[in-house]
Amino acid sequence: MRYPAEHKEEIRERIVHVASRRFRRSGSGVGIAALMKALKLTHGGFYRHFKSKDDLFAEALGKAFEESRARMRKAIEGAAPGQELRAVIDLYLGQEHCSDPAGGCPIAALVSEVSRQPRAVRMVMDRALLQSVPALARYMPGATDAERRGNVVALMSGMAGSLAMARAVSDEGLRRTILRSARKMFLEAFCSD
Amino acid sequence: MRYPAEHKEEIRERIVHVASRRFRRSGSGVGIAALMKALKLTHGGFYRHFKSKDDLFAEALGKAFEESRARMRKAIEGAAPGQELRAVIDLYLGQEHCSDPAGGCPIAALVSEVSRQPRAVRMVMDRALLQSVPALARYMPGATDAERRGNVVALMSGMAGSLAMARAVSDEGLRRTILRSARKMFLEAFCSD
DNA sequence: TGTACATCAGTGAACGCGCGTTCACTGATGTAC
DNA sequence: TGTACATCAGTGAACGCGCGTTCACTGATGTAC
Repeated sequence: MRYPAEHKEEIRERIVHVASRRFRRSGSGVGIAALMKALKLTHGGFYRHFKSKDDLFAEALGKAFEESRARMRKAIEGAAPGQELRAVIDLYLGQEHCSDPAGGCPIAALVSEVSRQPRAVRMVMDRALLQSVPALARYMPGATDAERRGNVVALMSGMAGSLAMARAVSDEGLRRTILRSARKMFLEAFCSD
Repeated sequence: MRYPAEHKEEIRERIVHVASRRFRRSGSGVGIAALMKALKLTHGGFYRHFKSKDDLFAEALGKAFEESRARMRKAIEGAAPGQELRAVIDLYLGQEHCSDPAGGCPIAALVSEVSRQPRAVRMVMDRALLQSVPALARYMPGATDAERRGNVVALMSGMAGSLAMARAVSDEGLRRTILRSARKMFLEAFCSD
């Protein structure tokens, strides 16, 4: 059957959206069939939209980074002047983010898997990092721009590690300790003196 | 055929050793057959040693943490007095560690996968963290013991995130920037003032 | 305006493949007599 | 000392299963005449 004009693009976007959430929640092992079923479609049609699963993974990862940047931007905009970095850190290392991998930062959800993905996927990481850094750098302490950017890189990758570790651990108390400790450290490093 | 007395224990240890390296290198998707083949055995025999693959994964993860702690201990022993924490940070965020996931820290290699593993596996993370923290806490600045321990937790999970991110990225220059920035940040946070 | 045909998103069977796990079997050695 | 039997680490075929991908097909709509 034939479909309305923008139908294809809309379906494609819905696949990327669902994939971006599922990959973050369950890892890159999520199957095409399960993904398409979530949209009430069958697996065969997938290849009308994407060349391969790797292609979708790369695109879904990019989409997750976009969302992540938007969330960060919103936190910055909602923060009192001078408190922008604190707002980002609090949001990133908060309970809510910790218990929502599917809707959260793709670094925390997928870092250690991405290093085993094909180059095209890993290049999405490069691009995302280079795009996210400047947005935060202006709120970062540091004498030179290079120093500020370096600090952002360290903050982002470091927070992602702490969040991922908090999720990996089994004990709820330990999870909270990890989040609290990391939050305290990054705040002291960048938001006090 | 029957085998010498300690044969079984020796084979078991070799399986754990190889598994611990392969899981870190290639993720939890590594297959039993490939693992056994590396020891010139066939997959069927695996179940004389382990109840399931999950069992092996948990044990291999624990083994990797042991090795990791030993490496850290060695770095501390080899450091000039007062420079212990610096030695650990330099070792952890060094090129060598970055390019050797198979022989390196299991947190950096597997964090984001572990959160999707069964509870028994995740409990290994808890135990490993609780065992590793005290060893570093005595070299950590901080007024109280709780504060020092918190700092260690933040340092370990943070460094793991930076190392994993460095590995995930595709560009060699960016990889080095991540390692350098993180190293600088953690040294300033814990080893200068 | 009506008819014939082209388009193409989506279907679902089928492909080859690798996975974790089970199991009947092997056969060298240890033990019992 | 010699013989019969038990043990059990390791073998490899087989199990059911899910995976990514392909492909002949469907059928409602758009286009050409």
